[in-house]
Amino acid sequence: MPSDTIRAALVKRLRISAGISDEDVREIEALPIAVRQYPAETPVVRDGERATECCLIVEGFCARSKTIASGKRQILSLHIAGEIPDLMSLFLHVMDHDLSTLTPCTLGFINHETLRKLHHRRPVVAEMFWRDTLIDSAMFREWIVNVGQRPAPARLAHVMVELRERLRLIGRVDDTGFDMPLTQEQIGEALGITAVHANRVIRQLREEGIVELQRGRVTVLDEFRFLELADFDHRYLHQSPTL
Amino acid sequence: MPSDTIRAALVKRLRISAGISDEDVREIEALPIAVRQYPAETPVVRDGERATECCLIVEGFCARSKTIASGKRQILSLHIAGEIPDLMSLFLHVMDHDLSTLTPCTLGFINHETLRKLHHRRPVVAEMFWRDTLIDSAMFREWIVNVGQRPAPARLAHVMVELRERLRLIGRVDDTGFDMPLTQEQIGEALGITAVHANRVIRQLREEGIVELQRGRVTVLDEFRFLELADFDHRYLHQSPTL
DNA sequence: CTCCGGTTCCAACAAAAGTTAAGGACGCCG
DNA sequence: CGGCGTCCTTAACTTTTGTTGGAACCGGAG
Repeated sequence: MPSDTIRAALVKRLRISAGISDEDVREIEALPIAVRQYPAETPVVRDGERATECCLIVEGFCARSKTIASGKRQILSLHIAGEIPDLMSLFLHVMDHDLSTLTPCTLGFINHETLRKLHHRRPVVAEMFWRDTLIDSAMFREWIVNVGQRPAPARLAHVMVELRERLRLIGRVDDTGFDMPLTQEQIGEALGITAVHANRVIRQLREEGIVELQRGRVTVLDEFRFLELADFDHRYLHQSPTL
Repeated sequence: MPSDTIRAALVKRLRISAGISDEDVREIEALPIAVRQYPAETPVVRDGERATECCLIVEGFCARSKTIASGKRQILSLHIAGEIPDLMSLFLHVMDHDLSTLTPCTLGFINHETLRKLHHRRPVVAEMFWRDTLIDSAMFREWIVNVGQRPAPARLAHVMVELRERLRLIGRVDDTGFDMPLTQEQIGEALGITAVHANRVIRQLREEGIVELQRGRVTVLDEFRFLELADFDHRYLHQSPTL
């Protein structure tokens, strides 16, 4: 796989949301990345492991999650092409959660040492990555609000809108909709509800003519009511370097 | 107020959790900090504001929160002396949440420009602060799990244990207990439940002889069952620089 | 093509949490 | 000292969500 294909979504995203310079792009293009294929539903890094490299999603969907003593699992975030979900492992060496694939994925691995050297060579790039982890953090905050305060239908709508915004940035939304390849079990784990209730909520939104979710694809039926229900304020995604 | 008193808790915390060097400590001691007093229940920085300084808690309790369209509020984290809750505003210029006092507070304000200069002068300090924002992020992840998956009594116990661990680090826990100066309304907002239900849960834990919460002070009655209920794994606090 | 496992879907019932309403404790201030 | 406001406390009732169990659907492997 050619180098620019591997980095395409990453560079596209950084250009928009971090205001990256051409020189910085060249540094990122020069980064050695080891590409590996992963099947669906496979752990990439596990809670408790000591990571020595970061994982760039080239293609596919991943999720971060934690499992509590009772065995219940909470999905913390969804991740798409161009993102580096475990950038935090650079400084928080022991993982405090799992990173796993949802769909078959193409993943690129970048050595920690390589990144650390790049940071010392170009502090501006370090700050850009720092900013990236801060946006990550902002998304966690919104996820807390979603799970803590919104009724289940609004939770689902909110996660859908967030995913759509991020997919749009890398050109993965068309007018028929966008991919959201989660099982109802996983949707439940993301929203903090059971799979049965997730099913109820999905049905309800379909019956009310708001949004349709079928075989991992989302089709919005009534854009206005969809947005209203989601109660979405795009600011927390910080998709502009001046924000 | 003498400079070392202002920075005492910060330095104490960084020494333990970030492995800071004496030279770095001197840099931090040299940082100009503007100290101001705040009454209880007062906003420090508001959602949507553009921050130009960071806030160091010298004394007192603060909380970060977000309010959704329906008017419901979710508390995202609690903060104690020695912490800089809005360090993220250095790179995410527009606030995406509120920071406010819970009790009367002594707060120190450090200019963004000052911090940025320090970062360029001493990249190691920048990395230390980066790590600090990453620990913040790890705490948000655990908060998501708490609100998303645990039953209400376990949620309360978990928040209590987390707070106790952090207070212990700065020497604010004795054998009679520790302070947790939240109203039941605020506890509800932290746990994603109503104040009425928060009251039920507090009573239940008291009646079961697990933990007592009275006038902002926590007394553990049965340490073993308390920890078991909380399902607490201290790893996510990353309180050691090698982790 | 058929079987099989994993989803999706659904209904009935149970448990947890939200809502409303109201009395009581406590501290502050005039 | 008394009144007022905030918080705590509790009960009764409603709504949401969880649990259990089972049927229908779908796609891939043999």
